[in-house]
Amino acid sequence: MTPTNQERIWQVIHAIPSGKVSTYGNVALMAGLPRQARAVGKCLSQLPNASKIPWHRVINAQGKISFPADSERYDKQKQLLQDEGVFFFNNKIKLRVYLWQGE
DNA sequence: CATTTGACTTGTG
DNA sequence: CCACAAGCCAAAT
Repeated sequence: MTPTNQERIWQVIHAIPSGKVSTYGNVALMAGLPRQARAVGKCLSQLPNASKIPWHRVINAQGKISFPADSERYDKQKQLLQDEGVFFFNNKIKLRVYLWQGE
């Protein structure tokens, strides 16, 4: 079959282990789509509510959530991450510790 | 087909 | 650390 970019992205995100995170750019790269960080974001924006994709494990390159810190989505993602053992330090994630770049 | 948009990234000051 | 600009590229309008 002909896997769409979106499917590759899903697969990569799905491969992110619990307790780890990855950046949009990194996901794009691992999906074989260099410089398509935005496309990754767009995909996630279209994900249904009940999607099984661990979208919360995808953050931006600054180690922060790509939502305004006062939005609902922000809190939601932060909560999910903390539930998996990813803790925040001053609203930022330590990529040094949690960034997942493959096995 | 031209323009805008966006859950991005990196560099500069 | 924060603000702004430029780069980048697919999908939507």
